[in-house]
Amino acid sequence: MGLRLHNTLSRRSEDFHPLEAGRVGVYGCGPTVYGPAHIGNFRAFLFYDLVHRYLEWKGYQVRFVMNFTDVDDKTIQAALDDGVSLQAYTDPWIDRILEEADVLGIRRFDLHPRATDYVEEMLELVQRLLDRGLAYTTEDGSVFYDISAFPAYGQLSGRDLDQARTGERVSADEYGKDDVRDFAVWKGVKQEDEEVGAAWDAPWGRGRPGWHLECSAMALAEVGETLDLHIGGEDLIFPHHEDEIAQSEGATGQPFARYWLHVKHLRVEGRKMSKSLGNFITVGQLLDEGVFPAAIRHQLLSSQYRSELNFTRDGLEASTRAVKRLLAFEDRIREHPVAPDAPPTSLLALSDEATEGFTRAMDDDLNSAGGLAALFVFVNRVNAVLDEVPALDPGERDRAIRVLESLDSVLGLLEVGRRSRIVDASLREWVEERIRARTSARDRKDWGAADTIRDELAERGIVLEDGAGGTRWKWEEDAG
RNA sequence: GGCGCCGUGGCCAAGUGGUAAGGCAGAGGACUGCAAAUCCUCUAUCCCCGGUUCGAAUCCGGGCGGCGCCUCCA
Repeated sequence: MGLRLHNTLSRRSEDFHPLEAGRVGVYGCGPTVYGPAHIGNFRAFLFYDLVHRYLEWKGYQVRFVMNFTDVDDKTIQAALDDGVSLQAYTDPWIDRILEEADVLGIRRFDLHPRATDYVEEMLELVQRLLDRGLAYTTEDGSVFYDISAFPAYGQLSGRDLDQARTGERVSADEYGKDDVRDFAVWKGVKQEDEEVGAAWDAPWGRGRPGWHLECSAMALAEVGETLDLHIGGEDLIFPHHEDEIAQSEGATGQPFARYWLHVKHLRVEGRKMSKSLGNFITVGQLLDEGVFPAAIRHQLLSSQYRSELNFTRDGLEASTRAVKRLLAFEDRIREHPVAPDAPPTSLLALSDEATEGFTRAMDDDLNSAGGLAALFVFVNRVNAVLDEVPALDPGERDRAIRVLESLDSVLGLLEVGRRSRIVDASLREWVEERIRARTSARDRKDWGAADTIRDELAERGIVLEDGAGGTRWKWEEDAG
């Protein structure tokens, strides 16, 4: 059984088959870079990362693009407030978001285009819409998409156009639209736009691109006329994605995206979070507080992407413990003795079961919670085996390690968790010398001396664990 | 008002017709000089009511409760 995805277009789970066998083109809507990205943004990015990793794990050749929206009302306003150019304002935010993504183990996608680098493509797109009679210009140099000319409008969000409320809270006449539901593909220039360098010449008048147009242009240019997958937050279904469809299909005559995936919003400590409410927490804040990056990753993956996720401090602690357990397990199996004549165990069967269970869960609309469960079942079972046998067959052990690595190449928990354990060589030598001294004290049953050394190490945040194979040490914050 | 989602043990979270995965926390036990780590065992009938069915957490109806989108937003 293969991958099935819940397609927003049909509101059902469908078998996933890319247009071209073996190759997948994906476009994920990135953030508007007018400030730090919050944890909610990262739920989405981390989901993109999961899609990216899982598709590759399944053997697809993936082309994955996630944009940055660096020109819109908010970025312009923010640049204006700071008295700098648009680019000078947005650059640092883009860098910061990428850095935080790195910390969480979100692998870079194939391309991270920024809207302002695609103005040429946008101009072409607008021209095509005008040529096809799908858009009209207004006196101030704006261009609007004529929704009445695109009958399929509303198919993604499932809304009845005639029912749409008109007028209220929308500055309908701001740019001189024919119909309030029409949306801007190009906005006539304003003084503020010029001040921050957010204005470009166009045949129909100087101005700047509309938000929805940006994504259409980047997706068409960098992924192709028909995307296999288009991903975004649930809030983007309407109007953003609806408008992208209208523009893209209006211009190309081809289906824009075959499968649409939408990530549910998360909550923080039980409350809704949004930029406009100002109660967002950022990854930077969490890291400053000493939160284990892998724990953030774990919590964000601990529920399926279409279900609500409540991001909490308690949850973070639970996730920290869970990840540490995984790290301890990895150490344990890697260090477990092997012997050529070791009797066979159930490791091979357990390895197969883990891979099957993981695949079953992930194939079912990317159920990362189920995937995680499959991994932990594996941990429990293998631990039990390691308790039983003093030595493993080398082939069996390697197989189990490979499965662990394989599942983690998608989940990324060990990958991120391991990073916080890097130590320099001289420190390692000193610690190991102290451990040897303690071991000889213990051999003499000089418990006083042994405990003194343990305390000495503890003062430096190092925790010792005595096991059958000798004494191991860890950083206190990494210990269980 | 329109469209939609959810309600599983103390907390988090899978499971969509065949008798409840997993994580965290808790209890008891094994191991240990002490400890840590690890392992073993234990703790749920799935918001309520009614219906369909041999059989439902899973389907249908009603109720109660939480939430999202409809406007910039992942």
